[in-house]
Amino acid sequence: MTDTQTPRPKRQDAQRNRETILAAAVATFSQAGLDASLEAIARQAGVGIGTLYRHFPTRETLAIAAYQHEVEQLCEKAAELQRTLSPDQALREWMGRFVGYVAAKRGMAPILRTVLSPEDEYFTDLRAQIHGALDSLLRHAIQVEVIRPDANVPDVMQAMSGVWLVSAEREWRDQAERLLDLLMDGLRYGATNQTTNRRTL
Amino acid sequence: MTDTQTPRPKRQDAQRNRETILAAAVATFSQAGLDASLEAIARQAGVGIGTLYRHFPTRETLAIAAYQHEVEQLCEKAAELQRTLSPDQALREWMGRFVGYVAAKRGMAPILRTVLSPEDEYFTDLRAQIHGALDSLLRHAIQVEVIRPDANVPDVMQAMSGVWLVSAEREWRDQAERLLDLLMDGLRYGATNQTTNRRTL
DNA sequence: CAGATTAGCGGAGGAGCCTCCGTTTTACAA
DNA sequence: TTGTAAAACGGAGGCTCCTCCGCTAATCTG
Repeated sequence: MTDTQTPRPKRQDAQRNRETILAAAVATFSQAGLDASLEAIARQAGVGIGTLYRHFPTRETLAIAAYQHEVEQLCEKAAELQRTLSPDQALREWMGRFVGYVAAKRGMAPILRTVLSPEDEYFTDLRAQIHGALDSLLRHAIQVEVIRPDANVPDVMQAMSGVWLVSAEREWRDQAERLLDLLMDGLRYGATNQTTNRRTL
Repeated sequence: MTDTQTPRPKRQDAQRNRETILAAAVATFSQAGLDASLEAIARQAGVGIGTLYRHFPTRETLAIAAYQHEVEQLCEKAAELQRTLSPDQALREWMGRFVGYVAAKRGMAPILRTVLSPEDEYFTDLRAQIHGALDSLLRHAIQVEVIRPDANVPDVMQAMSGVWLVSAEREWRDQAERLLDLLMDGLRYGATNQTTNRRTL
């Protein structure tokens, strides 16, 4: 029971291929965006398209595998922000960074949408990680009563995905910031200690 | 200058084809969802795929043409709600209906996303119509000071599209309602007359 | 080391998207 | 009516997605 180790180590060629594909994916995605042709990636990796699909059954799995590290870093950032900022500032700042990150990767929005959908069994771990980061931020802010006590992770997450939809447009930055502020105010509404850092109004 | 009439009436076969395609589209979309195969629609209409694309250059144009009437009705509903409800209730109710409508049409969300994007020249009219409806609702609510004075159409529209993203999921209704309430509270935040009809909290 | 057992490979193939362009049809004029 | 230019047609073709399955070769067993 203790060994999560021996469910047969993968065959070496498989392991090798997986890494070749991943490398090709990172290269291609960063150059052509996340909607690049998967066949092109397979070609560049020198494997058949079937092989690519066996390793990464959907575009999302491949994209996330390519960027997993960065998303993890984003989650870790939450803890750091909590140490250095007030609870509501930390929350606002983290959301801003998350949205900014998604915006920076052209095509990331729909992929993250799939990843975050609770329907999909495949991404449970990653989802839990993101969930954890946001949960911690929300709890702190609720504890000091700067946001409403019924704020919850799924709703805020969903609201955030609404925000990064906008990031496809030119001139998105301002609107995205306004929307995040609007969201923050929605979260603050009814809280005991109403502190605001809104720019508008 | 007065005659908007004579920029050459379309050829009859073209007119006929347009209508045949539209009928096939309504039938197919309502049965298979808005992501149905366009080639299937062309086939069902008995025209070549080229003909379909000439009449409706994108999936969005076809889908909107098929549902234009219903969207217009939705916009007209805004005026009616304004007569029968208080300004904030009217706003909230209209948003709820809009989201509900989008949710009812599987696949409508991404299409409306394109339609509402200011980038696209094609849908200027329809966009103006929706914009007008929402604008009226917001103005009234601002006037009686139940929502913040800096609330604006593009932001609220964008926030709404965030909400109807959720409608793809099962059990979306509750979350959608919560998100709309959250949005309403964000809009109320800082308003002079704070009236709430939140269910939670 | 030979033989058997699979995990893994890879590409053919069906389906859809969209464009391009040679052919057909229509409307209008002579 | 007949001729003709322009409008409209339609499908072939290039591309991508994704699945399926016969083949290959890595690993295991005796």
